Amino acid sequence: MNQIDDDQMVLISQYYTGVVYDQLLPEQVEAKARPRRRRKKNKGEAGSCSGVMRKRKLSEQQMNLLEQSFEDEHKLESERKDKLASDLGLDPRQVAVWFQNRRARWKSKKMEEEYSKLKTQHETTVVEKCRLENEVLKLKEQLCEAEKELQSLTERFSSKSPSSSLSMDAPFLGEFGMEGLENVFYVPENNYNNGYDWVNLYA
DNA sequence: CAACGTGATTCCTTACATCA
DNA sequence: CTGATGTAAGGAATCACGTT
Repeated sequence: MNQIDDDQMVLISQYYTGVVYDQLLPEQVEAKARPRRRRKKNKGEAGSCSGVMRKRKLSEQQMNLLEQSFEDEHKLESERKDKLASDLGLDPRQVAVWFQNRRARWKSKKMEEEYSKLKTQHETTVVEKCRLENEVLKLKEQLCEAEKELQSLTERFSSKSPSSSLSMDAPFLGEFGMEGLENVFYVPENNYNNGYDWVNLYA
């Protein structure tokens, strides 16, 4: 786990959702579900009886250096931690905590960004799907019109000269004659039967 | 007073070292 | 070599304080 790059860390955590905990023993699952112990409020001054120091806001200079260091590298090796701590006049533990929080918040920000990017992509895709479905509908209408026209032409020819062969009156049909007509305008039955699906997306 | 930002804590897992 | 145990580090969840 310690060797994973920061960028990978973000996404890998998603892949393992449910995997690790699914493999826990029953007692481990129980431990996982156990409510966390509540911390006592520490309204008192620094260094109270529990040894908890009063929360300190870091100075702007300290923040800048920490941010700069975080940009360089999200992971914090102990050597770098000690150096940073001494440069900043902080406890190494504070530096470690700061990095931990920073990584967590960086990750959640990344997740939010990724979510909104995917959302935009999804919306674009839905619009495009809608456009394509409309196009299919229009093409089907055109096809229908063409079939009607062909039908009327065919009827006109056959009523004019009932005894004559089609190859004479309708040379454009070539060697297929009337039997070929269905194949020329063949449209698979189940190819498209839910042209208005997209309407339901917004219902 | 509520919402928010953030330092700190707790619990848990994982990696690694040591030992019998 | 192998399994048990201890330890350090880090992630996730949460708390709680200070600020807006």
